[in-house]
Amino acid sequence: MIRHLIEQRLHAAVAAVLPDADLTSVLVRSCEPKFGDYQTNALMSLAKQRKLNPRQLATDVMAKLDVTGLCEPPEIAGAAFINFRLKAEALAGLLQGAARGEHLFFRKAATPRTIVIDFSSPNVAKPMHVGHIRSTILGDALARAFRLLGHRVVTDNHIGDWGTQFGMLLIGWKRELDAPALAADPIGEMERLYKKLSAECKADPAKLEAARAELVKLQRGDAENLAIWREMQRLSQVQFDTIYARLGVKFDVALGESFYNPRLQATVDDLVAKGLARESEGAKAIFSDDSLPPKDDPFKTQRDGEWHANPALVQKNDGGFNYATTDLATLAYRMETWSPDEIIYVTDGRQQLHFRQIFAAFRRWRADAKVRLEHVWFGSILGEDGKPFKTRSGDTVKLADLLDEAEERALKVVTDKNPNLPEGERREIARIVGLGAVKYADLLPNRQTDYVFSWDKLLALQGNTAPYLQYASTRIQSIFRKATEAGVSLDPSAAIRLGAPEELALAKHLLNFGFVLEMVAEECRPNYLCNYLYELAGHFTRFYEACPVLKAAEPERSTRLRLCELAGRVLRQGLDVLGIGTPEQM
RNA sequence: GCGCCCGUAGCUCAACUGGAUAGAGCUCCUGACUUCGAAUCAGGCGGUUACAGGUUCAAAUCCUGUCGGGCGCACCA
Repeated sequence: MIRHLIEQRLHAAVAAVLPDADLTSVLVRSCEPKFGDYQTNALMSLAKQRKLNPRQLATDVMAKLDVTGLCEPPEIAGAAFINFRLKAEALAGLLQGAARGEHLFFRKAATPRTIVIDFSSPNVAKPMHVGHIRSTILGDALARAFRLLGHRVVTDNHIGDWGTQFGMLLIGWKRELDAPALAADPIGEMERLYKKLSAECKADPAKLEAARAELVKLQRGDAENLAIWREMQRLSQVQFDTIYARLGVKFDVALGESFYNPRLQATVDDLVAKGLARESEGAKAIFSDDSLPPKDDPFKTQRDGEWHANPALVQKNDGGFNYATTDLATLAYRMETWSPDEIIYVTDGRQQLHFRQIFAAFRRWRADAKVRLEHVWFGSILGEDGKPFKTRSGDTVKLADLLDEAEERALKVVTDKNPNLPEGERREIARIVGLGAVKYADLLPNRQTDYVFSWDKLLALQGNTAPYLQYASTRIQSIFRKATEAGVSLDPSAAIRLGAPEELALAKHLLNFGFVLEMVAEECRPNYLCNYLYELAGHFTRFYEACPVLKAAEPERSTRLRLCELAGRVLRQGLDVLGIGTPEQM
């Protein structure tokens, strides 16, 4: 907020000196405290483009620069930095505005966008496992961030409820279903059937053919197969609902792959009619239109020094459809239904080529669509040995087990630290802390790095972790409990006078909340928010160690109570964006 | 073979349009609880940002090449 104000004043000054300058690259950023609170380095590149003396340009801009009311007189430093130091009254004024409930250091987007977010996408008849947590948690955090900033968000769970695996599952269900096992553990039994039949089909072509036949029957609407398929869906949905309820993740819609099944033939027909797709080796595929240089063309690949076609298949030679078809039909449906400004796909990085092809194909298919398509990808999940987790035949860690263990471990710590709390409360705290630890560990690293799965790391409760942030929050709550006991209350009109360096550092950090939220939304990287909140908790804790609150005399006490209250609100709001709760005590 | 991504402290990771002396956590060492919650704080150890060139006032960041690793590349999703 204040950053935007300084930026506006800077833009006015730069425009006065260089009327034709591109102001979009004239930015203000925060900087090291020894230089000030904010700085701009834009004048150096501007001077370079125009072959001006940078220091002279800075001097000229300074002459036109009016930051009265916001900052102390700015300084030129280094090659041609301009350093800004906030005026104490401006800082106090912002805190007072927040105290009156006018803002919480961020502002809503000036032009709200409609954003569809496609994430999680588990498969029917399979257990949700660690492979689903990144997409689910990342997608949910992004949805929350966009919503907080005032955008219209549609979260859509594109469930894997259609496809070749059902041929095998149907055979298994008909021939080898263990009904008591299904009743006791539906997902486990369906998984057993899938694994068994998958292995058998690999070894026996006749069985594979039988599976295909069952699939074709299903796709043609065979009543028995449809009924079984619906039962598998229903049983899976129970599992999804349970997991999402535990995670606190909600979807606006859950239109699985099967929803688009009736549209696939028309999609392919239209692609063929428009000349995007054509027959090739018995299949139908989308080829390059040669509009891009081969290097950037997702429909080309190089072999032995020559460029070859790398088409996207939309119909198999047996007439079946595949995921490119479904994704294009889905894209068309989403455009018709929500007219979004942006569609975000949260999947792992192995699908990069696929989405490049889908996006490129869609651009040609619907040339007038103004939608921004974004593949927000993340790294693979690795075992502790650094090798990828097996998804088909090897053992995977089930998400439900992971959450159970997180809560158990958290309960041990809570019981250790706070044995006097009733068990029910300890369990509720352990639920919030354990779940928060899992989510935070997942959101903290840059999403594009590979994810090394480790119980100890996921559930560590020390250092840069959710429990550290939650602990800071409970200390703040504790102050207010004590304040209430002592009959001290927060006066919204009390003056704010910041003096101690710890008070100033904390107060100034609060101002950056909005900028960080905007960065998270712009780059779809919640780890920026994790780091911001970790720093916030650090600033608060240092303030807490150095500055007594309740024992201080006025006016310090009011100022410090206010700082506690605002820090607590930003901390809780930030954690809420990450989908992480904050207990009163822990 | 081609493409995408990655290589930063012993380990796991940060580093905001290229910005000023590359920062945290874990580990190890030293201190701080009769004072608002020590799941904490203060301090210390630890770096040729894989390597070699280039671009410029300025490079972990951009360009070229080399080495090393992960992933993808026609009917699975």
